[in-house]
Amino acid sequence: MELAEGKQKFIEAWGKLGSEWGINRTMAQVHALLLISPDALTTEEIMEELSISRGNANMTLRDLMGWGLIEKQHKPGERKEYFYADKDTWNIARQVAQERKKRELDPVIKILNELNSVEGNDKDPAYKTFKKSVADINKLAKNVNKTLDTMLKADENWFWGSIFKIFK
Amino acid sequence: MELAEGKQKFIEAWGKLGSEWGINRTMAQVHALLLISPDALTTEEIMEELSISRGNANMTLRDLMGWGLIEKQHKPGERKEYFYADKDTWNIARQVAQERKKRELDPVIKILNELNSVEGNDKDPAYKTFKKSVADINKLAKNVNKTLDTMLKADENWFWGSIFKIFK
DNA sequence: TCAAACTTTCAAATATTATTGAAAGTTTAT
DNA sequence: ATAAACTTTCAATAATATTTGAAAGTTTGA
Repeated sequence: MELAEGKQKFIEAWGKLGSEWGINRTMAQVHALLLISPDALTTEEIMEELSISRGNANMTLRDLMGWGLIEKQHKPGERKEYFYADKDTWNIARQVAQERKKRELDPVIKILNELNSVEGNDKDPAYKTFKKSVADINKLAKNVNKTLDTMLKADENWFWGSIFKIFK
Repeated sequence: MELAEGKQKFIEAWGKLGSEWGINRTMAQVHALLLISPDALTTEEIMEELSISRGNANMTLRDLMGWGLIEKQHKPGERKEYFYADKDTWNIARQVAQERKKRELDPVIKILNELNSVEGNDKDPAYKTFKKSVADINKLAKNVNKTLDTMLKADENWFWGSIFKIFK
């Protein structure tokens, strides 16, 4: 396979995966493009390569910076801004995990805790089932939470090494 | 807090979480409703409770069955179909993990493997960066894949027990 | 066989989300 | 101070996803 074709496929695949995970397709594609690019790229180049508008490129790049996945770079003597992606896959995974935890898991855990204050009659099946489901999900959420916290602090080799030691 | 209010909040929260994860909000809400319901419900009751149309309810219930999260139930002497959700949180997590793995991770791993056949000159930085990124992501994807496979087979207590043993 | 009870389908309508592009804003060099 | 180079904003538009509801389909019992 040619490099050009491979790039296309990679950008496409990353974009699709992103959209399945609630991440805007363009954002995932820009990230893919920067991931496989050895040098930092300008907004202009990104617009060109992916055929997207200036506004879209600008917003997307801003979002990606917000996720901590790319950074601005300035070249001496140039006014243009260049963007480059962190190429360390483990960092990327951690960054994404951290953002999603903050935006999604944490709020859910908060609500689940609030739901502990629901009062009712223990003889009432509706109440009992509600309580049980909330408690069970709470437990699962907290386990996930704890595991993510560990992952966020961990070194890649240690993390997978530990996982596979038990999972064989 | 009153049970009715708690139910509302729970359904809302589950719906929001679902939509952040690329799962249709209604689908997550129907699942939430069935999760906290002690008895199986009819399409009619679900439509009523969530104010959704018959068509929507029908499609959503079909999807949820496709994900293995709910099942049809028939009551003797009745023509109506009742639906009930598996209440075991660990099963739910596994079911979701399995479906998403199948639909999303597996295809990506397939493409990443195809991208190994990209040919190029080792002196070319574009080629080198591409190769490296693809290889790194491939490695991560395979680790995740392996961990999910273990989880899919595992018993809940064993799984978390093992995780926390190493993660303290 | 018929009709009531129930379920499924799907084209059209609605709602949501993403994208464009031109205008406004900013920075820098002279 | 000004103009060129560059970035940001955002209302309008386009694309996508979801929902509706009425019609068609199915099953059951008399």
